[in-house]
Amino acid sequence: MNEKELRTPGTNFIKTIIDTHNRTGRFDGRVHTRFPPEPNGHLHIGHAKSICLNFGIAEDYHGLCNLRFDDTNPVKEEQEYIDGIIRDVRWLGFDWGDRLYYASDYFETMYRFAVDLIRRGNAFVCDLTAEEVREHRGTLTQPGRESPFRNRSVDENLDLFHRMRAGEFPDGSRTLRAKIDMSAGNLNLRDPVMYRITRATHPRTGDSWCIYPMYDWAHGLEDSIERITHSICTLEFEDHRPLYDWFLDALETYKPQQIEFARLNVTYTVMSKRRLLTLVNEGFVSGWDDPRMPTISGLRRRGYSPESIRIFCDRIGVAKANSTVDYAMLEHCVREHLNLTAARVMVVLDPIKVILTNYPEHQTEMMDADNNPEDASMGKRQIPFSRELLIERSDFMEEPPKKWFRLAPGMEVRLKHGYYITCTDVVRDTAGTITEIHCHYDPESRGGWTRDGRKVRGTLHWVSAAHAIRAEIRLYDHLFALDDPMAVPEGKTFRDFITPQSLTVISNALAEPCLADSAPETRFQFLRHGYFCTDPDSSPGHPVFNRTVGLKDSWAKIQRGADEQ
RNA sequence: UGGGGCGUCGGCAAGCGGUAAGCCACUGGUUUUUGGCACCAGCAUUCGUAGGUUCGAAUCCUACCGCCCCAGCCA
Repeated sequence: MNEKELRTPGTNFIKTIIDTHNRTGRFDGRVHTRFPPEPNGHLHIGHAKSICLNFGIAEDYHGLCNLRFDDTNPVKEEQEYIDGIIRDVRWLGFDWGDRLYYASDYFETMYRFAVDLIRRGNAFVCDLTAEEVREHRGTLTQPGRESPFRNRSVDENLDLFHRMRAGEFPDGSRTLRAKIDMSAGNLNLRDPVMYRITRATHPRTGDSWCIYPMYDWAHGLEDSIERITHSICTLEFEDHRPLYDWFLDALETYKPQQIEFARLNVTYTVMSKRRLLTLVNEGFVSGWDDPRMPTISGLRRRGYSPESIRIFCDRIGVAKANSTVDYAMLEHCVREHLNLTAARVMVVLDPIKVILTNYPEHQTEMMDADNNPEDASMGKRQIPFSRELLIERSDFMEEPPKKWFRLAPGMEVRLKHGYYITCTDVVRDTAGTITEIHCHYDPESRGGWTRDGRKVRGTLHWVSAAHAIRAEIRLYDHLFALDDPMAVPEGKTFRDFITPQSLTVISNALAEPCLADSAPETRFQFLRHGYFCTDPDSSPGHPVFNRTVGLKDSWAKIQRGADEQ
């Protein structure tokens, strides 16, 4: 089964709208979308939803999707973010051809459109301060008052706007505003600001501009210039659609259809760029790519595959109702993809020694092992087997509970790809702690099976003591203890609910030799543990692995049930 | 109190007047050299509430109720 079969796109209200447009010929059958990030932070799983939606729809309808930076506010935007966003979208697997655009490339065009709007009598230069503009805006229930500068002549507006651009006025001293309706119930229509004066160095245009366009003015023009057909954005812009339409209608220019959908929320995490920045700046995580972050770079470092994220975005659907997706859904999608693609390997996290008393000393056998039982094409590897082995401490119990089929005194288990072994004895230190488990192995069970077809319920993973390599393993848990970190009690902040044990480091796990020098971002299944991914912190002789997600564990479930009784 | 939206299973989400898809989670069971995977079965007589229209309503109408967004020279 490949990704195509795993993906189950389904329909949604946006496709329904597009189908209608295609039927009526609104855009001559064209479908052209865009993903328009502002480079003021790194992309997260919520953006992935939008990316998959926009690029996915373009693909479904044999259309196009542009990557466009909405870089209209230089005080918050940085080249570092531009580079990171390009890297992340590409990593997710999307291709924008040669259509990488920047709103800043349209600044001159936008300026000319603004002059046009002034000439049409639909915009004016306003000398009110920011605070005065706010006072004039009115409130949710009371209409606003018109600016005293609202009725300047076209010529005066043209002159003033030109001088705004020329840098004759100080920052914040004047704005260009659209002349719409100060009594509109929709606040966005109360003579919105189109340009502000801000002397800030822009990552791309440098200091060549001191006036910058506002979102509402700029965004529709960007879409219009690129001949976008469907401008897909999140719900909070629903109130802005009348303004989006107003500007393009007033200019009598090409107008796309804006469509709004609900942004993604996932349990146990935060999704706003502001809060993610807080986590980074206040040192709660190591950076934007900390494996606990819901950022694309964090998920990547954690071991999520691009395919798994795309599958997730298909599964959650698209609608207009605010909703929060269960983190378990994301986990399910990675497991599903990694089960098919990740090589199996054996690693013992908490080792205890096993000695096979009837196995020849100084002998080493190489055992055949499937790399992936789901995919024979991934081949086999050889694992060294010898007299002294390490198994998981938790796989042995002196007095096992019912239904236990791991190792215990007198019990026979299978060592995966190895032999059947039976526990005969244990060795303790002076404190009474078990230090060694003595076992007999059955020479007839080489490879992990016998001719007599005897049933052995338990299968354990192991490594050979003489051949194992040390590895650092990083286990992660939810960053937040609350499924909704935003729903905090009065007087608390989301900071108060950060889980202290969200990162557990195991510095002396023992792994089979093939893991010695795996490249960063290689994904594995550590048998019976979960999916892990090589971290970039790895160095020769010191491999580091991040746990992406654990395997489902029905034994843990049974134990939980027993505890409750 | 103005404007704009949204309410279908524990969580997502189809459905668009013909009698409630699917996924996650959960619960049983089969299978198994991963207590994984896979497979089978169960899981909304009911669609925010109340009326109405209709042979027939989650879908149409009316009125309520609840939740979200908007008063940046942010996007």
